[in-house]
Amino acid sequence: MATIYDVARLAKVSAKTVSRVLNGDAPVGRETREAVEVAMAQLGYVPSNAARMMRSQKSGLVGLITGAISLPSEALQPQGLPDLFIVQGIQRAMAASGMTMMIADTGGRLDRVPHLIQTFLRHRVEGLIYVAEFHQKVELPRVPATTPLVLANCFDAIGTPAVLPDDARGQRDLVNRLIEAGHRRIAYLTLPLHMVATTLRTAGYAAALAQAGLPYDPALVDCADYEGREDETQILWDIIDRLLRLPDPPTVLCCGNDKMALRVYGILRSRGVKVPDEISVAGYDNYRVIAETLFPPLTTVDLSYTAIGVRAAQRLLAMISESAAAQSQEDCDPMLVSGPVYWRGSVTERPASKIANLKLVRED
Amino acid sequence: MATIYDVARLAKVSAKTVSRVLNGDAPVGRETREAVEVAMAQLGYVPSNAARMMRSQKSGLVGLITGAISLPSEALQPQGLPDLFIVQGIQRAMAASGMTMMIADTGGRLDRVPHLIQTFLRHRVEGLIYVAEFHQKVELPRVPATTPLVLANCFDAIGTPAVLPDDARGQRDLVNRLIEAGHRRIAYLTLPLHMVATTLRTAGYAAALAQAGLPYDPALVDCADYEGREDETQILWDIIDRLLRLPDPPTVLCCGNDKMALRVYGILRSRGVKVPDEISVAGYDNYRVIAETLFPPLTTVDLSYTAIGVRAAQRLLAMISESAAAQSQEDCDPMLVSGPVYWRGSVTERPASKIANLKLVRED
DNA sequence: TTTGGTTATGACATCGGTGACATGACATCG
DNA sequence: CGATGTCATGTCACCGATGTCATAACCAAA
Repeated sequence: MATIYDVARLAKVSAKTVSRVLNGDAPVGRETREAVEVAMAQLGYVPSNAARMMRSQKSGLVGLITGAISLPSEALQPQGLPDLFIVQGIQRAMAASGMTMMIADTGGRLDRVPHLIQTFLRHRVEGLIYVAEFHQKVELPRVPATTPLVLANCFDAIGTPAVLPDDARGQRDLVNRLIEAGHRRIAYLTLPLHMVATTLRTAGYAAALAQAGLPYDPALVDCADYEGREDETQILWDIIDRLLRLPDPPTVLCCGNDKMALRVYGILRSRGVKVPDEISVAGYDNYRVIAETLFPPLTTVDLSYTAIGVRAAQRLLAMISESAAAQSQEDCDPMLVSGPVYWRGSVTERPASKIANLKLVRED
Repeated sequence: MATIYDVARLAKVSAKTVSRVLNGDAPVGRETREAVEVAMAQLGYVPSNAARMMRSQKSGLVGLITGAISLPSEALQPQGLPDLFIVQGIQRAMAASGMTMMIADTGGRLDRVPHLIQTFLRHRVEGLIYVAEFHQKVELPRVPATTPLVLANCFDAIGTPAVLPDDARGQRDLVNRLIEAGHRRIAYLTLPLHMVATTLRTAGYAAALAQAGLPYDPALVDCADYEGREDETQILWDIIDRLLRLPDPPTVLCCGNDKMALRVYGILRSRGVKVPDEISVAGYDNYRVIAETLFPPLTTVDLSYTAIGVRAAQRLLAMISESAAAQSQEDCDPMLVSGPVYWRGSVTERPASKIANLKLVRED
């Protein structure tokens, strides 16, 4: 591959002059510049980043670590493919800033993370982002303080800057909207209880009820996702059966995610219960392949993973550029990202039960 | 950041000796080695890839270009998120070989590809992979012959090495299996006609029928996906309506992909047609979030995008290592990858119509 | 005319590693 | 016992850019 010296020789100038043409950091005579440009084109010259980097000590690289890429949609992925969307957002923001992204994945093995970080450091990345596949607490090996790190979709105990989905607010917004639409008996089928998202969303659900002065009825809340188990559909079936037999049954089923809602559709229809005429269904994630394709389309909360990625990237870029200045205090607060409620046909504005507040009915 | 000289000074040896400890490419005395290791640990030394690369001329990098990351699941993505799975496969294979992957995406704009390639060349990537979001023909700018290029999920006019899904075979295998299960009237709802996959799969469908001596009935084949249009569901509804009213209606609906199958489920159930008791449904892609979650679970063909990625990566690695040797001729044939048929509950083995060949019935 | 400033260009050192080669101390072999 | 080989280590140049400084030509101001 041609070097800057080859170009210099062909253009009959010094290497330094070629460098000046490349970077435009000092005046170069018209004719000289043209001669250099011709020579570069003729040789197909591409400058070497490695060489440039040695002098300038700037790599223009950021490293991204994730399980997103290599962890297939196997078992442990209750929420679909969120991390891929986050990666997408990060990539978009990074590309816009001129950084090149290096990606590595853990292959599901967290013990490989130190090695991956090491690889990135060898390339002198200017920053690192770690993306988790679902909202969780993580524990990463220490990275040198000179290399900024941002966590996306996860957080740690030592206050590393993080960008997280605002699960509490998302669920609260959704339930608020359901209440506005006249629903009073709102069931909530949660994701596994150990998940951070479940805790937060359940809090959001409760907050919305409280705010509207509605009682929190434990009979309406149940965990409907036990990951590994084979009889998932059966569990869900039983829960729905129980809910429908309640003396005062729910008018809407809030599902832990869109995937669960998809299951619920199947079960309800097998039982001959019409959505949304007889019961409404809502999801979470705005997993569009499901939410928009279902019939009727699913009301859900947009988790805007892409936005999480964009924010994480922006935060990292900010840290890189102000690396000299001391990190401001707020840098240690996790940044919360929330998305809008998507109101679609799966929830009726006129719940099929005795509604106290009649004026809420018949709004559309 | 500490350099090899810092380590050398601290360990009281020459830089070259430190280099030897790092690479293990020449014998080093026990005590010396230990002293060096202590010094490295003490300084938190991380060797610079840029410097190493300058001498060795090996970057250990491969570049990946795709629209996968930044192109959201917006409109133009008829098949879900295949490219992300391909990327996943590539990453897995690359990581196993010790290569570091750089990712860049087109942001949907093909005109950015030359610039991205340029960026990669500056980093002296040892190979490039281009991943398309669906099986298609592409036209890429020329890359220097010294940098091998592999196309994944796409092909070009000049015979660049490619890895493609074997659409014809996948559809043929599925239809074969349906015929084995006793189905004789097999409807096929295709993806948009301009897609490569549609042409190939329709050929596969026809081939399976021909092989079984069944007639190809044009009334059973229809394009059911007109992308941009708003009334997608309506179109699908009308087609299904027409099919069900045929004097000799189909016993199974083969859908262009799992997403379409999801729609079909909704429509059939709205019409009170039971799946699979009254009509069977099959998809394509094995898009697990849909196929496994639907009720009943969907029979479909695994497109094994991950395998396409793995193969593409392996092919590239082979090209990199044998770069000296002339490329063998077969390198110019696209490599076809196919996945198995996943037989699930959405297709009955005992189609609800007059079946000629009774011995095929009641096999399970 | 001398001084000072701008433009255009080159010489050379340098970034942080590694390859080529040299050296000295021992061990082995014929 | 000298020739040869292996081990352990060091010296020095070099990879391909760019930063620093020098130089030469030219023009304007003093």
